[in-house]
Formats: sequence, structure tokens, C-alpha cells
Amino acid sequence: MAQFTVSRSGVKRGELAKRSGCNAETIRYYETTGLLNKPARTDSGHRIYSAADQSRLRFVLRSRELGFTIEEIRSLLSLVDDGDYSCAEIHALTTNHLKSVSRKIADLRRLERTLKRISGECAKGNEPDCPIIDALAGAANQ
Amino acid sequence: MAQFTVSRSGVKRGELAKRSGCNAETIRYYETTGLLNKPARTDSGHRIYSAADQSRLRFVLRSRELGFTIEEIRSLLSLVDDGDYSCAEIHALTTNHLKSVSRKIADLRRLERTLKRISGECAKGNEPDCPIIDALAGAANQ
DNA sequence: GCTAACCCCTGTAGGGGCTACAGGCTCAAG
DNA sequence: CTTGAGCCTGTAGCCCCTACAGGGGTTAGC
Repeated sequence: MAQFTVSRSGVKRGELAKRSGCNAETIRYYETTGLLNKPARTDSGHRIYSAADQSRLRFVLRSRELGFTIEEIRSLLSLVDDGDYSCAEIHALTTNHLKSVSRKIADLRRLERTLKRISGECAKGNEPDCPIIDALAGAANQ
Repeated sequence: MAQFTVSRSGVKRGELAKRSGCNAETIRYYETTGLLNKPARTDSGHRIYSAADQSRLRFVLRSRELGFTIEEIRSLLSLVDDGDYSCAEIHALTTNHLKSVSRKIADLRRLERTLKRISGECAKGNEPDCPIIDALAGAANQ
């Protein structure tokens, strides 16, 4: 009976984890940091997640996939929770994040170029005189 | 006199930090993790870094700039320390690292595209019906 | 000789974003 | 009734630093 009630009105943490593809401990972590609301509990203390809880988790996971930090997600959620958020505010958060992603890409590409260059200079031979080591030992020459 | 000796044969941690552009605490951290050798000490316990210590730090910092992890740097250094390293071994470590950098770039570019797309769909208006929020709330649609 | 100002020493805690335990309770099935 | 899975809590670990507290060393000026 209790089992029936649960299966109709909510799921436990393990089941939510399985459905969302998220580690069960991570769900608890998101709860302690306040991204997820404290869910209902059974008499014995087990968490019961409603459909709303599940979509909120999906929102968080999707945002994480897009590289938003926990703090950025907190901002997004609090805008939505307040109810009177404007599209412009959300847009600002998103383009800000986009900028930092683009910066990260630029940094990595510079890095990639340098690695390719010093790796290309290497004859892969058996003698220990390695241009990669030289490059690493030398002064900044990116 | 002691000061003269120091300035001729080595520098203290703060000076090394200044010269290398590295935080002084980070130097201590690299020592505890074994990337840097334990330097000489004055009678009172202050660390004194030789020229060799300084080039080793430069090597570490340069490798970090190129995104090598501490463990990867440990491998590079131990190859060099053993003395009989081959260029091929170094090359393998480097191309491995290069692959992970390229993977990271590809991931971020996919992410960038998605962010641009959902951000572009947004009218930035004042009404709270935001396509970004919809995208985040919706199922995976990258 | 004394003080101020600075450096250096040590150990330890924090950050971000989880992940993984240990030690105990609950629950569903056989 | 027992077994095994799953849940609960709190806490420690990961990576790569960074920053602090609480002490001692060193140097310049008076």
C-alpha cells in the first residue's frame, strides 16, 4: 500500500538517480547546496521525489551539461522561482557564460597549437636529447 | 655575510616566487607533492633555492601552463631524472596530453554551439516566457 | 640595544563539484 | 524470518592550489 502510494506519487532517490542518469549521492549534494528543494519523506525518513522535483533536477543537470556553475544555476533558478523574471535577465546570464566558454576554448586552442608544435619537432628517436624537454625547460616561448 | 652568501648561491622562497611569477605557497605545495626537490636550508630553517631548483620550477610551471596535470609532470620529471629517458617516451606523454586537450576543445565547442543557439532564440524581452528556460527544462536536445 | 616591518616557518582549512565510504536503519521478496 | 538491496547520516577524499593563524628570523633605522 505504501509502496503503491510511492509509485504513483513519487520515487525514491535511487530510482530518480537511475531515471536522470545522475549519481544518487549527487542528488543529495544538490539538496544540501540548495539547488533542489527538500523533498517529502516517508515516515521512516526516505526521500520521495515528486514530478516537480524531477523536472527541477533535469533543469539542473541540463544546465551542468552546458557548463553552468552551481552558482550560475542558483541564479537561474532563483530568477525562475521568483516568478517575475524577465527573458533579458536570463539572456544576460547565458551570454556571460557563453563568453567564458569561448574564452576557455581560445585558451585551449593556443595550448593545442603549442603542444602540436613542440611535439612535431620531436624525432621520437631513442636518443635522450628531446626538443620537448628543451621546450619545457626553456623560458616561455609560446 | 650570510646575506651575501645567499644572494650568490641561492634565493629564498619569496624571491623565487617573484622571479618565477608563481605564488610562494605553490612552491611549498610542489615540494610536498614531490615535484620539486627539498631545497637546502639556512641554519634557521629558511629554504635556499639553487639555480637547478629554479630551472626545475620553471619546467614545472611551463608544463602546468601547457595543461599537464601534476601526475603527468611527475612522469615527465621522473623520465628526465632517471637520465636514460628516450625521446619516444616523452613524445608519447605529450601526444596523450594533446589528445585530451583536443577532446576538451571539441566538447566545449559543442557546448558553445548549443549555448549560441538557445541564446539566439531569445527575444530578450520583458515577458517571462523564455526559450532559454524552456531549453534548459526540456529533455536533452543538444 | 630596541623596535618596526617584513619575511619565513609550520600545519591546517577552504574552494568547486562531486564521489565514496562507514555504520546504521528499512523494506521487499523468498 | 531472513537475506539482500536500498536508504539514511556524517565525513573524508579527489585536484590544484590559496589563504590563514600563530610563531620565529632578519634587517633597517633610531
